Amino acid sequence: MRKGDLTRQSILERATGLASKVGLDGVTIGALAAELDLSKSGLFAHFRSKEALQLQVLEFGATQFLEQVIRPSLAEPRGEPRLRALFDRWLDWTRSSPLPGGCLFVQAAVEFDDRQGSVRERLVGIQRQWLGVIATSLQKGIDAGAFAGGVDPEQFAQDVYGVMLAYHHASRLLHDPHAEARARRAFEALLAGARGAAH
Amino acid sequence: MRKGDLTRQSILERATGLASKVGLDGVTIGALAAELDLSKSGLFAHFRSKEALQLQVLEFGATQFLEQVIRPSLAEPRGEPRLRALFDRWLDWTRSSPLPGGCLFVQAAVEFDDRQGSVRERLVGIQRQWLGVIATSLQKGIDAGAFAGGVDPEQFAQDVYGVMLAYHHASRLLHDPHAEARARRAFEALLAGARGAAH
DNA sequence: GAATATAACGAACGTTCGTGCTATTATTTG
DNA sequence: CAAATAATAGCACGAACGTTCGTTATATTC
Repeated sequence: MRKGDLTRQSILERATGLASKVGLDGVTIGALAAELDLSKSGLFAHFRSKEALQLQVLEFGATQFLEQVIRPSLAEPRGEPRLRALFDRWLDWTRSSPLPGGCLFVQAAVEFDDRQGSVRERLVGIQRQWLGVIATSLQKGIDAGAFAGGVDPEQFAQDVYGVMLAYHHASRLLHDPHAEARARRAFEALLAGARGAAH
Repeated sequence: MRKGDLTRQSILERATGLASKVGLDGVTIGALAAELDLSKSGLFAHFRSKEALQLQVLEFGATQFLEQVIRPSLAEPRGEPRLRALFDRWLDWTRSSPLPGGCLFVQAAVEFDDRQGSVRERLVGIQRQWLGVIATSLQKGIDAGAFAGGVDPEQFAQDVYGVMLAYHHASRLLHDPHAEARARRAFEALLAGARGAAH
């Protein structure tokens, strides 16, 4: 591995953390260079455009998310354990030290939902995949008989993500100490609903 | 009413819509002035600082929200009708024409959750009040016997807001055509849970 | 209508933004 | 160790940022 790839990696790591706080647009090349004791132009040379930097930040974050949230959860047995793992690990993800501003994708989703371009498109792909993982995890649970047949996986995925977003809001903006406990209760209620034949 | 107050009002109206798209920081004084055929300095003179402009945008939005969402909902009878009104009107709010970028507060919440200062503080106040309205609306329903006694109003408020945020995400970022239908189902499930003695 | 207050303008300030070029170091390769 | 390549620094650019200033035009008040 070349040296350049090494520094590029550390740039992306820092940029990802910064983006979780101030957004992908808020990650300024000058500020990022200053944080890393690099010159603006030296840092810029690694990406050659800000959009490319943003895309690589998204890619870096997606890889981290895959390794920290999705992959270990998919190692859990189907049904409730796997869904619980996804939920727990997502909560941990939003509080992990490389993301001082919470979930990078929550920030980016709000920032880019009214724009066009490759960054938005990549973000949509990432978020669809994430919701897809939740949905198919439930579907596999249904197939295994752990959940009722009438449950809609896409409905469940949107519901679970809502619990996560509400936690993120209550926790990060309002600093509500009960945010996590409520999120867990809400998630348990969703699981209970999927278990029983409700709705 | 002075002429200045009139133009300031139209500035705030435009700024609020713009902020729903690009955030409170994204509302640039130059761009705002260009949209309104005003000079930068002429517009700036109305606020004397960007922070003051942001605060007034928040205030303007809060007033609109009060008039379009909260007040008419509180006119509905207690219990389910009032809660349904809050939910329906919130959905309408995020799609209303003066907010082409969706809910101003959803955008601002993510943008300012890692900052300090008066803008964040005001935003926290607004969001606490909003969750409070949901919670006390449920509480009044409990008092009237429409909902079970064991239901936690704050839990309910966070849950409902989660349904809203998930809708906002699925609808605005993913352009999911089923987002609203799922949000309505989720909301009905929450109501059903509050009716019965569940959790 | 004259006097006064308010509103809007145009130009400029210093800073920071993203992005080029060119030179100079480090690092890898032969 | 020399030659080739890659990585970083330095400097400059045009544009946009928020902000201040002095001045002109427009409303409001008497």
